[in-house]
Amino acid sequence: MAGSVNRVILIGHLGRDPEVHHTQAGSRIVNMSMATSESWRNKDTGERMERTEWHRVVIFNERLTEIAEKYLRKGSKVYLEGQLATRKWTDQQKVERYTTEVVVPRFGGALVLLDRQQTGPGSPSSPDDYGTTRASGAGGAPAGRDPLDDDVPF
Amino acid sequence: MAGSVNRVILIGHLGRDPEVHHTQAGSRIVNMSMATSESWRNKDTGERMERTEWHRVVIFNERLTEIAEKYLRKGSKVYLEGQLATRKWTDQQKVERYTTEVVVPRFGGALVLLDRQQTGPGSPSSPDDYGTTRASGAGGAPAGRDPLDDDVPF
Amino acid sequence: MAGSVNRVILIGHLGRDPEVHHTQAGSRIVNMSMATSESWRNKDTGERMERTEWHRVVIFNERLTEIAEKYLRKGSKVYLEGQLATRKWTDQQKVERYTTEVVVPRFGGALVLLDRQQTGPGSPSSPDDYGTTRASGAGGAPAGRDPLDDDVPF
Amino acid sequence: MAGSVNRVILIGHLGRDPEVHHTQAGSRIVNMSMATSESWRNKDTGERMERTEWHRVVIFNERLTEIAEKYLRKGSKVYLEGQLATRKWTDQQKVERYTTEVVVPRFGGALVLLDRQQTGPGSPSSPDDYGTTRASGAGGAPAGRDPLDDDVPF
DNA sequence: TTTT
DNA sequence: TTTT
Repeated sequence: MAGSVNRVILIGHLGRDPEVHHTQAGSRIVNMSMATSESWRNKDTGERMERTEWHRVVIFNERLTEIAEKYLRKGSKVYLEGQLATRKWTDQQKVERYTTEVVVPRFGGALVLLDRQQTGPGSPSSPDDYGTTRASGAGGAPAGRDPLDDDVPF
Repeated sequence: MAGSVNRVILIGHLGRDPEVHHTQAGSRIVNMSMATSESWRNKDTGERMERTEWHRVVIFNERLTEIAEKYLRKGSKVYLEGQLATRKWTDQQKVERYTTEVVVPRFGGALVLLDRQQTGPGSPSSPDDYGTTRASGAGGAPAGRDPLDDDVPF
Repeated sequence: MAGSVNRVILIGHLGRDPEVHHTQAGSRIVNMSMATSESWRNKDTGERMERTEWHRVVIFNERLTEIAEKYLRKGSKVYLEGQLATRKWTDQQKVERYTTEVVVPRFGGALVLLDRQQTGPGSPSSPDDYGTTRASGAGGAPAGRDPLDDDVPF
Repeated sequence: MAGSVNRVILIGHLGRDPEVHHTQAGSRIVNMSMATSESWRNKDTGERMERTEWHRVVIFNERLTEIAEKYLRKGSKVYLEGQLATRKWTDQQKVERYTTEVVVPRFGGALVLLDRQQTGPGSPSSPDDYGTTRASGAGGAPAGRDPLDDDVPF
């Protein structure tokens, strides 16, 4: 179809550590579970209500998989740009199922860290390395779309 | 959770006429099936590939349900702003299932007609009426967010 | 024109405290200066480059002006949704000038606090008040679009 | 600054043909003037009001400059993703001036044709060529972000 | 004028 | 499963 647009923008927290997988072809794929929630007050009772939405995120963009693996952990707060994709699968009872995911494609999307995540296992081992890598990776403009390694801003 | 954002932006075509439902409380709810697609060329074979994605859309915003009912038909091209919501249901085999939808909430979201849809049943009967209604409804700025009936632009 | 969309999404920091103004009609208007920046590495020299962009923000949305006044300060990190507007003015030399602003309109837009801003003059005086007000205001889903005071999420 | 986002999304019409420029380094740059507008009804008089906003657009993304040059004309309706950038210049009276533009950067942004533009001078000469080129360029998913020449969708 |  |  000509002229389609499919965009998702999320700001939320990771419900658990990102899961890193590797394809046979050698590329890294990251799966994450991300929560957004909205709260409101019940008009009648005045009670505070909250609804949490869980999003399955799959990152194909190589640079962003690297950033996700290095810097994201359970609880991390992130800004994410991706697109909707629903895939079909068959469960153990041979029933067809559908799962909708927010996909960050190989060429596109964005991922921005919105907090200072405490370093943990798998985090950069030295402050210097950490700082440098962050600066050129997650710490700049939205990774994956911007000319971080170029010499012009646009 | 504080500081969440959950946004979806789609431009695509309706796969069928919108379905209009009414709640017991009297509000109108519109369900739509919307397709987006992307195309690319296979590097090796040079073959043109295409992948179509289908989105379940649910509109709660009253003004936008009205516009959808009046002006949208199978094939209509629209711009839509909503949010992701996954709901759980139980199928006839008592198996828990999940369906993800793009929800246009009661207060928020947007819907913009991107084509001049052929008039059909339920459409305005005269060109003049059609033009006027479109102008004050779907044909202006994104309905549902903008002060179409106010006297200031912002 | 039928079918327009005009959206701006920013995540950045305030360069100074928000300025609060009041119209003759009694509504509050907030002006803010917001910085976004992107960084990249010069390919030849390996030098780290950075470009900061300054955005003039004007908030008309009543609830968001209240949140901005109460919780935002110089240095605050925020997510903001608005629209572009360029206004014409005449300087002291009678020369016509144009200024482009990011406007958060009366009915629409969004503002989300992304940090815990240190409380300062004008901030809520007690933790309890602070927490409660935040929870029902800036601390929920994007303020200004969501049914924070309703009893249904959508 | 770490963690910035600067995004603009527009749907509107071109006020005139795109202007194509070439840098000394040989890259193509396209300048466009794009209108969005919103309409509303004056509460008191019932009068229909309309406000048109003009946006200066500058495209650096090579593929998108090519599409803009080939397919866009005065009146074309487009979906555009870019970022805000304000540049300083000095007028003939030596007065410093600022102009804000919507920039589609070299690596990023998107441009989608939303109408079938009448072919004109500079357009593809045959329907076949036109169709094919459109299909692989502007007519697919948002150009500039998607793997149009790859063999996987994500 | 922010921030890292 | 996150967060406030």
